Amino acid sequence: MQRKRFHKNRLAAVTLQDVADHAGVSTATVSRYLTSAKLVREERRQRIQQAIEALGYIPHGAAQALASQRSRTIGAIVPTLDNAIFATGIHAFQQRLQAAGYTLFIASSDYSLDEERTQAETLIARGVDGMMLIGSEHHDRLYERLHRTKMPYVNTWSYSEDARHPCIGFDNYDAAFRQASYLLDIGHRRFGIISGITQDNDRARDRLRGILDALGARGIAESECMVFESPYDIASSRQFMRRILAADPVPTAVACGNDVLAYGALLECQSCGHQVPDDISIVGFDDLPMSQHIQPNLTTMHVPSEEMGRRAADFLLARLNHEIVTDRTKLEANLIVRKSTAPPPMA
Amino acid sequence: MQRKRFHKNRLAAVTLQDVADHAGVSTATVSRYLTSAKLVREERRQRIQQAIEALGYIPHGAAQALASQRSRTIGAIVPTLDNAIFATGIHAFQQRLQAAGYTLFIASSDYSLDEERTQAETLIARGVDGMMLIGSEHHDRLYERLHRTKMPYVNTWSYSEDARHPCIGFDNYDAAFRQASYLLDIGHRRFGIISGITQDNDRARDRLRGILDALGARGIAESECMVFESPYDIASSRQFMRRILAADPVPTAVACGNDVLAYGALLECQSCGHQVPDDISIVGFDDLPMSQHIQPNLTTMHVPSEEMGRRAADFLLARLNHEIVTDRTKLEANLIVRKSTAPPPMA
DNA sequence: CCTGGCTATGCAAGCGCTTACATAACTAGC
DNA sequence: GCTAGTTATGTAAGCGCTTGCATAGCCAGG
Repeated sequence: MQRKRFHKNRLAAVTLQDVADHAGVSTATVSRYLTSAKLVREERRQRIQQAIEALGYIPHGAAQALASQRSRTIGAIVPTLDNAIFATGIHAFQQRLQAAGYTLFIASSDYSLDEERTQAETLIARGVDGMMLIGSEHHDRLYERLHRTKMPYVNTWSYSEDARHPCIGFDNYDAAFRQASYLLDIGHRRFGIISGITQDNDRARDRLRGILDALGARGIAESECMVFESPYDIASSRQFMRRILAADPVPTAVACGNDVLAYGALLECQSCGHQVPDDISIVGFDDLPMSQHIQPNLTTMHVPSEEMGRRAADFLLARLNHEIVTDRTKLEANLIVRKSTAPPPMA
Repeated sequence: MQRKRFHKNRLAAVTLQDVADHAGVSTATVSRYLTSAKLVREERRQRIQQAIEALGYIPHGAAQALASQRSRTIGAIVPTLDNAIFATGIHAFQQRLQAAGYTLFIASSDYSLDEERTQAETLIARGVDGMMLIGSEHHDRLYERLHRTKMPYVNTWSYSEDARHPCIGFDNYDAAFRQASYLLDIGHRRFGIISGITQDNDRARDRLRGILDALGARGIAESECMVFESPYDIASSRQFMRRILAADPVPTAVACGNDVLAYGALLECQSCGHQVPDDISIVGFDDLPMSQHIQPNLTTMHVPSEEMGRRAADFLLARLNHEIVTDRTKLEANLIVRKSTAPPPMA
């Protein structure tokens, strides 16, 4: 006796069973055809392929995931989507995953570790097979869960010798140290710093620390500098730049935590009539596409975002295939000297 | 007799059964607690909640999706992630969905309708409950599949009176018409146009058409204008601007298909020594955050991207709740006159 | 104290797949 | 032509949930 239909209002989606019936084989054979066609005899492959096309069959991902215990899905959590910073890296990451038959889930954390953890749990609930994170500072309970569930994951955009977690990135501290050293090398002694907000953001923190240590190493104390932490938008950055320009004496160089902050600094200078780089030098960090075009072209640290994305994908894919991979990959950030920096004006 | 474990290497994930055992109730009760707590008696709610926390239970999304026939997941396909254009809209879209307990899947199509269709099938396979698309031109088979599966979907970033599909957006043709009309109004007669690539892109096509029709309406033929289709990046745009500047006579105004193209035009003028807006006026489209800061501030069409994202989410959520909603929502794009436009120089 | 009408639970089927195991269909080898 | 060894298929259990239905628990009214 037929049981009453459990789901009353189901959509009449095409199922494996339909394909199997249409092709006159069992569901097992169709399933095998789908996962590794070589297991099925040639003559049947064609019948199955025809049935799939005739019916417009699309596999039911949830059912596959449930039965096979993997979803062929990867999650990535970035601090923000509102900004080009991570777009390049994520794009490369996605391209690579897609080529390997994986789909990417993107979530954003708004630069909050709590939010990041919440998003991560959502991704885990959605059954991702692996996870990419930005930076190395994450909620303890997130790390704990990642380990408990044995989920492959990788931190990007940061690197350190003694990292206790898989990472693919560059040393933010070191890069920022070099960024500031360059300004010192060309003669600057009075500095303004527009850092990103360091709360919940190890990259911003490392960069700020790197700059301050570089200055300290040349005898310039933190107390001598004007240091601001600014949200990553032009309007905020301009506001802080205005305060830097109001100082007496005005700093001759401003190091910024990223390019967006540098754009703000640059534009504020221009609208206040300060010449860059004649009166004041500005250096950014990230090397966004705009930086080589903005007037004057921005001197900045180039960050290998594309390579980070690509390698992060390779890393996770290798882990998922149980291949052995190095846990830490160090990439380089390079200073690109353009037109926004020059020796300080003669006093 | 115990059957041999089917999945040999399963992770010891915490299941509903574990929670139920721990709390001394049935899985049905825990499930009900999770979906609508009010169905469960107070005293048990606490025991269940405690069990969930003690065990660190995270629901298995695939299993939920399979059993309930909905995934609480929405898909969005944007042309690109490499660009800030859609970031704002998507961000608003996501915020709204998240508040309603939905997760967003983002895919990108690289401005290709074929790729968009492929991505869409992936999203459908992943079991999304609804879908947001950009523009109104999509692969026939995509539309067909959307209808066949009765999937709620909405087109954004475009609107027309006679649209045959749900849409929330503005009229690109009309907006571009106004964009060009403004230039005409302030006296321009010689135009350059840097459009986006119109292939597979109805927005770009509508905008170009709008500009040309506005000019045509005032007696300026397409053949009198320099029209280029450029990829959406600064370097490409600069290249075309260089050709426009090499013309004789040089156009006095350049209308761009989006702000990135306008930035390229602007920067190329600057590096070639043409004054904007004194020698040449430039107008953009989109009103990216940068536009109000770049020097000179860019005159552009403001696009209600945030509102589109928000409303698209509301629309889909309403559809998923079987509420009645209007299929077409028209929003306005407004011209923001800033400093990159002025009457043409006296000849 | 019993009945009727709630509401709160439990039971167990089934969502659409994958895959271990059994079985059938072919080879070769002698 | 028969058996051993492949290889190709079928069978059916089970992945972790949700939910229709049956049942138990509870309260008010008589």
